[in-house]
Amino acid sequence: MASLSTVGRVSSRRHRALPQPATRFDRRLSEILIHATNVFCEKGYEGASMRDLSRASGMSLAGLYYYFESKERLLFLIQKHAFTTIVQRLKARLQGVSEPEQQIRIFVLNHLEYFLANPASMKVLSHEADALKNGFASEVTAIKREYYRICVGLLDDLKSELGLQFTTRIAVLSLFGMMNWIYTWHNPRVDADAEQLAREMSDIFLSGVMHAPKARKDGR
Amino acid sequence: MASLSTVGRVSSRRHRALPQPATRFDRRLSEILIHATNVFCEKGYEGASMRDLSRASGMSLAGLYYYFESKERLLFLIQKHAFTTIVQRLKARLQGVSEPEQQIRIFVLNHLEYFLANPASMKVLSHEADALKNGFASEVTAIKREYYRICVGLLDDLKSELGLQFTTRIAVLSLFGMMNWIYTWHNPRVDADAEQLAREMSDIFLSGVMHAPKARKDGR
DNA sequence: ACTAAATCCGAACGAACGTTCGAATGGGTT
DNA sequence: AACCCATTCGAACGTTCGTTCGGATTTAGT
Repeated sequence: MASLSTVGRVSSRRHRALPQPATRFDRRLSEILIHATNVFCEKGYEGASMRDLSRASGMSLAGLYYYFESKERLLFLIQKHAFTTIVQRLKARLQGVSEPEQQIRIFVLNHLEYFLANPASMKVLSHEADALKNGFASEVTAIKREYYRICVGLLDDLKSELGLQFTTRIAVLSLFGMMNWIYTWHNPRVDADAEQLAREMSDIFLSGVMHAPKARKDGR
Repeated sequence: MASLSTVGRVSSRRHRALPQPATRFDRRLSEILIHATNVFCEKGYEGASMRDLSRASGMSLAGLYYYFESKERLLFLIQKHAFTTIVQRLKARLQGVSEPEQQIRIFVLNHLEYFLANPASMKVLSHEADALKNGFASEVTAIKREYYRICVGLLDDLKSELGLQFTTRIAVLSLFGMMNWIYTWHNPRVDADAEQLAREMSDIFLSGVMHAPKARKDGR
């Protein structure tokens, strides 16, 4: 079984000098992914039926299976694409910034900008985090682990630069909690935009962490 | 239709001077609720079938319906009981404490103690927060709103006492995020207990919030 | 021991589920 | 024209879903 690439056909990828960047297949697939993200967002992964997806994307039930082999793989594609994008953008933005505090602010901003720009995606990522099984789960978990480790790295830098003392794991996971919980409450008509939200959350988190007790000289 | 009390029978509640506090019906129901909480925790509300619940509680499929009229009402009972308990304990613990900082520390500790003592319940509360519809949803929402408003009150007290300047809503919801996200990562064999976790989270949150810029005299 | 109510269950209901299959389209190249 | 291959679909598959019903069984008051 193919582990990543598209399914159901060997794919031609012919000589295209067309305006469109990707193949017709890829474009159609990502249209479906967008509709599916909205449906999963509204009804949850388990609660959404293939017939819901069919209705939302305007394609017949059977037609969908030309683009992916199972409902689970569809969720996998959504999650994988989103996390890959987030990590990729983060790495680009961290280039050339050296101060840990600024780096963490960039981390938060990057996270929140993606989330608020893609609210349906945000909910599917946060809420259906462990809906995948085995093979699908492990591949997404690997990306998430990389993302998590980047944040741990930044915080450890801050910690040693300022000689602070706190449990990195708890601090990082608290920060993720602040950010990922947003999907449960954010209302674009009432709440601030990504930039201000990122500033306020970064302020709370960084002040909190930087006023932790100083470590002693021996590192204890 | 009865909105709260038990279903399917008029209930006798006879003169009991027995060792057991509640009726047989209530005791049996809460056993079922415990098993159901575990199943919902493992498979999610939508993903769990009535047959799963039947298997877990050792009662026949049809027998379950003697105790509640639908799967949704079962989730409702679980959520209502848990939130009621949490709010009730919180109010008792806040009695006689007047300093806002201490009150917030108590809020966090109370929340985390319940969550870590009832991990399955924690996941069902956090993860199935909007699985209920209409009537069921609104009753739970009312309790949650009260709980939320208590926290807003405490934080506003702190804010005016120290003349601080920050968005209460964002601060409170960030705190809830830190606390409620725990269900996704807490491992009792690795992570700290409720008391230490509450201390670390309170430290981060309170330092963060108390180092917000001071408000000007005119309140702006 | 008798009885009535409370408790429980086997069997079935129709509906909805994810997925499959063979045939019908569609457009692009000969 | 004929062909090919990508794309789409109607119809159905077998399974599982939440819920119901009538009757069996257990419990508790007399």
